This record gives sequence, structure tokens and C-alpha cells, in this order.
Amino acid sequence: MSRVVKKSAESPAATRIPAAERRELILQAATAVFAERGYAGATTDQVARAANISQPYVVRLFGTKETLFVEAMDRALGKLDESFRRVIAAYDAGALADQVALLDPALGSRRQDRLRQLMAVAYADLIEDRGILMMLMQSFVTGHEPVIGPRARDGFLALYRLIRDEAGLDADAARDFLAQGMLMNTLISLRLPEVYDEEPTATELLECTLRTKLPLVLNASRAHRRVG
Amino acid sequence: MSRVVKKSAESPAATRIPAAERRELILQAATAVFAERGYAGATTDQVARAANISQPYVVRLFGTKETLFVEAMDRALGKLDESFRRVIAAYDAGALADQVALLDPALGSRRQDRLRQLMAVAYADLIEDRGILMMLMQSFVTGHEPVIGPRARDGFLALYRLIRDEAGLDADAARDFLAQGMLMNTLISLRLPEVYDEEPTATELLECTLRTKLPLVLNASRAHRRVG
DNA sequence: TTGACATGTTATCAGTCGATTACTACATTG
DNA sequence: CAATGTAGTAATCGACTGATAACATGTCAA
Repeated sequence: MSRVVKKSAESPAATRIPAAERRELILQAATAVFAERGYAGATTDQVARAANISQPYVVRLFGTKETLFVEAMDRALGKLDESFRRVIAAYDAGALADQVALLDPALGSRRQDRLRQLMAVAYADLIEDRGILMMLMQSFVTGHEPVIGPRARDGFLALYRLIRDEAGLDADAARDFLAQGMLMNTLISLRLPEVYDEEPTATELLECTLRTKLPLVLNASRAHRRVG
Repeated sequence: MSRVVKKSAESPAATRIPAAERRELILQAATAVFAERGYAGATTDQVARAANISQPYVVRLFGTKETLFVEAMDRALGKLDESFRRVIAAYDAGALADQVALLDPALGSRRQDRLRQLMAVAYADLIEDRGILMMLMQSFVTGHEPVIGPRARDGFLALYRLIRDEAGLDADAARDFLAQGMLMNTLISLRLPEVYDEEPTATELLECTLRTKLPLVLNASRAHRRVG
């Protein structure tokens, strides 16, 4: 693949934008690209094209590809952290009475039972921004990289502590919660939604895992295939 | 890294071995290398070194790196499939009475309840061959590759069908079983066992997830660090 | 206006990697 | 002992990629 083709009309040749904003745009592009291809499989040029700027500029704003990956990973972890904290705060403020009324009573009525279900919904909602969860998954399998690995570990453990200490789940419940999340990540990374219609087994597994959130995920998958 | 250094004494310069045997040795090496670094991150030269032969010979025996990865993946999937089938067959033959006696009665006594626990033990046992589960994990996040992706999907779905149809787990139980497996994969890929002593959070999560199999995993981790 | 800084590009390099080619060495068989 | 096939290596190439250098253009205060 050639690197610089200078497509004539695609978007008006990258208008000038403050560096801080440009960084965020690049991080969004990087999240999508790294999520798709992983750290080693993605190139800084692919990120640059997705962000509609030149490859050297990506490198200059972030120093190295490794730094770019780490920042994209931190951003994804931050979004998840923020999402969970928002649910917890809203629940404790009594702002989720309508959502709580819809929860399955068979799954318990203690605070941790409620929060577990509410956070599961919040997690599934994040799939809509398809890159976030796949970016996390790619981070988790890059554990051998000397800089990325330790930070991925720390981020994962911080999420576990959030679930344990802030949401109050006991160890077994926290483990099961994480396990469901990892299964969702795997199904998404495997692109199972893309064969939802053709594979009856995929249909069953997706329905059983995602429940009411399935249409959301299928839509996100279809949207992705249109642009991809 | 230089490619060919011809270390003087390391192992006697690759004695002649029938191609079929050599292929299996390369597949073992490839499993370890791909498990560690992923498809894009691993090089055929790293595999060659691990197998103690030259890089071109790896390529010649498998054609392409992609084929090598696919064969290593199929081998890992096959080991898991074989392991589960052996448990099921042994249970149905009544050969596991002693192991069944040790199971947690609170988790149910139906055939599917028993098999679920026995297969979980078999799964954790596979961690000892550290590469297998990490190889699978790497396969699952390589879903976008046009050749690897579909085969990874098919392999995963075949495992699900095995659990559903052969072991008889209902959809929810099969999902939970897979979820626990994906969590274990994630913990291993993150190298959490390597910080078991330093991170109290890691300690708790590992103990809660791996239970009686934890010593096995910690030993495998330590053994890996000695040779790595 | 001008200079100083910020935003962004083109050109290019040095290293890496999968793959190919051409070769050597050993074994088996007739 | 040829002859033929099998097991394996050294050398090398072309493509790719992260990073650097040099340059261009826009913005804004004094």
C-alpha cells in the first residue's frame, strides 16, 4: 500500500485544529485501528489515514507508536471507569428508580445485585462505540510488551477494585461480572455478530449473552461493515 | 536482531528428522511464540529459533506464516476439544466416580452439573501447557484477518456446540462456562500470575477464579519466567 | 509588518520481515 | 556405486514501517 496518495476530495485536506483537539481525534482513530488489528498489526499510517492527516504528524504528536497505544488504552479504560462510576453514583442518588423497576427480581435486590445488573447494561451500551471494548481486549493480549503489559494489568485490576469496593460486589460476584464481560469482548472480537444470520449457533450464543442489548450490537456491527 | 548467528553449542545443529515430526516440533514452537506475541507480532524467525532450525525451513514446511498460524490454532482447538470429549466419555463410562465424589454438591448433581465442573477442571489443567489457552486467545482477537478470522469463529462455535450438545449444558450454563473460560484466558494473557505476590488485588482475583488450580498455574508461570 | 510559535506536509532513511532461490548433506534403493 | 529423493541451510530480495529531517503555511502579539 502506498503511503501518500493525496486524495483530491475526501475532506478538505485537514484544516488547522488546536493540537489538543487533534490529539483527541487521533486517539479516536487509533482506538478504532488498534481495536481492529492489535498493537503489532496496526500501523501509524493506518491511524493517520483514519484521522485524515499525515503519518509523521501522528508520530510527532505522540512520540512513538507505543505511547499512542498506551494513551488510547488509557482512554478506553477511562471511559469504562467513568461509565461504571456514573451508574453507581446515579443509583446511590436514587436517580435510577425507573431502570431498577425493570430489573429481574430473581437476581436479587441488594445494592450489589442491582448495581451488577445496571453495570452490565452500561457495559453492553459501550459496545455501541465498538472500538472501546475491542481496544481493551487487544490491550489484554499485549501483556508481554514491557511498557504496555504492566499498564494493562494495572488498568484491569483497577476495574476489578472499582467493582469490588465502589459497587460492593463480593469476590465471586465480581469474578462472574468480569467473566461475562470477557465473554462479550470475545464474541465481539471474533466478529460473531457478523455471522448472526448465517450461524444458528452464533444466533443462540449472542442472544443468550447479550439479551436485550443484542439489537444495539447488531446495528453497530452492520454500521461498521458499511463503512469498513 | 540478527537473524543467523549460528550459535556454536546450543543443541547439535538440528539433526535430521522426518518432516512429519519436524512439523509437530515447529507447531509446538509456533504455539508458544504466537501465544506470546500474537499473529502480527510474531515473526517466522522467532518460531524458527524456538524450534532450533532456520527461518526459511519454517516457511517451506508451511508455505506461509498465515498457514502456520492456522495450523497452530487448529492444533490448540483440537487439544481443547479432545480434552473435553475425554472427560465426557470417561464420565459416561462411570470412570470418574472418585473425582465426582470431590465435587461441590451445591453446584448440582445432574449430568450437566457434574460435567460442567469436570470440564472446568480439565480446562484449568490445560493452562499447564501455557501456550494453548493464550494461543486461543490470540486467535480470537485476530478476527479481522480474512483467513484466520472465519476459522477462529468456526472453532469457537464448535466448542460451544460441544458443550451444549455433547455435555448437555443448557444455553445459560454453557454461556457461563465459556465466560469463566474467557476470564481465565484474560488473566493468563495479562500475566496476572506474575504479579500474584505483589498485587493483593491480583492475589484475590486469581484465587477466586482458579481455586484449587492456582498452584498449578503459578508453577507454570514461574517455569515460564525461568526459561523466558 | 514582522517575527515567533504552532500546525502540518513531503521526502527519505534505516531496520525488519516474509518469502524465494540456490545450494549442501545425507539416506535409500536398485 | 550411481541415482533419486529428503532434510536442511546460506544468501538475498522486495516490500513495509516507524521515525527523522527539512520545509511550508497559517496565526497572532507587539
